[in-house]
Amino acid sequence: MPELPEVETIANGVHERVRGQTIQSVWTSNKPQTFKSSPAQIAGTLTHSRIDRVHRVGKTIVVDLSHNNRAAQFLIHLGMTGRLLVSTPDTPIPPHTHAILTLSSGRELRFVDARRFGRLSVVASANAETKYAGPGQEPLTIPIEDFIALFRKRKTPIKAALLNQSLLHGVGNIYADEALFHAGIRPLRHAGRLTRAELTRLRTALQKVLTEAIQLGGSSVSDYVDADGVAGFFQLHHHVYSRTGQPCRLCQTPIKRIIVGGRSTHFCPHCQH
DNA sequence: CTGACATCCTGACGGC
DNA sequence: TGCCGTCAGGATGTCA
Repeated sequence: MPELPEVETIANGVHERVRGQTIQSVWTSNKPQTFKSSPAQIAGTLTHSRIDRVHRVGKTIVVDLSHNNRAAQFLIHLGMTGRLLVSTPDTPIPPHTHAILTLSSGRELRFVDARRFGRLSVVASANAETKYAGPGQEPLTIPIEDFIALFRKRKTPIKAALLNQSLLHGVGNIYADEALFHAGIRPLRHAGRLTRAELTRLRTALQKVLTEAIQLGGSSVSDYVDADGVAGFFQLHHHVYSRTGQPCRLCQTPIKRIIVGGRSTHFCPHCQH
């Protein structure tokens, strides 16, 4: 399940492989839910455009395009199971392929998404970022005072607040749990009641887990985009996520699992307060 | 406006 | 062994 580090790694890997290439043709599946812009709109915008850059905003992969001095952007949200593959045309097309972009290099950029929570769309304007970035802030660069202000007066559990993309971009279930563990904060604590010291620890912990995950992912980009998806990211040494009942790596207390904001949530009852 | 909750979708997994 | 039910989750929409 791609969160900020995975999306960043994928965007960087795809960038290196497709930058400067021209999209020669576009095929799309006919599954409506996948396409936030119509398939015709996407094909129209992409065909004959040159790929200038692939990067990440929040959990969205942004492909900067240009064609006859006009700029546009192709937006890819991977959802849970979305994958971007750079393949040669003779590579068998995997099940659940929803888009294939034929590139001038002869290779193909394929979007594959079994569970279909992913979304594809195009935007056409220079200041498009405001349209898709949303109000949330980037967790890796947010200043401490802004971070503290985000949670002021919030009655929701801090875990739910971390997952709220209109507050912070890119934090998903895994890194929310891991960051709370490293900050020593229980996921059900009311966001608005956390102290400055706790929020300071939380920001540091969040940046630490995200940065480390990006570094781990960086070594397996090639596996991810060329072959079968998930290799690499799950080598992550989680402390709490998906470790229900297993001993805490610090104190041996069994990790507990509860539901917060409709999401499974893992924490150490001894290390987190 | 804020927060809680259902919804989408299919593969993986556990139980019988 | 094999079938069936349950669960996972990001974003969105609905409702209180």
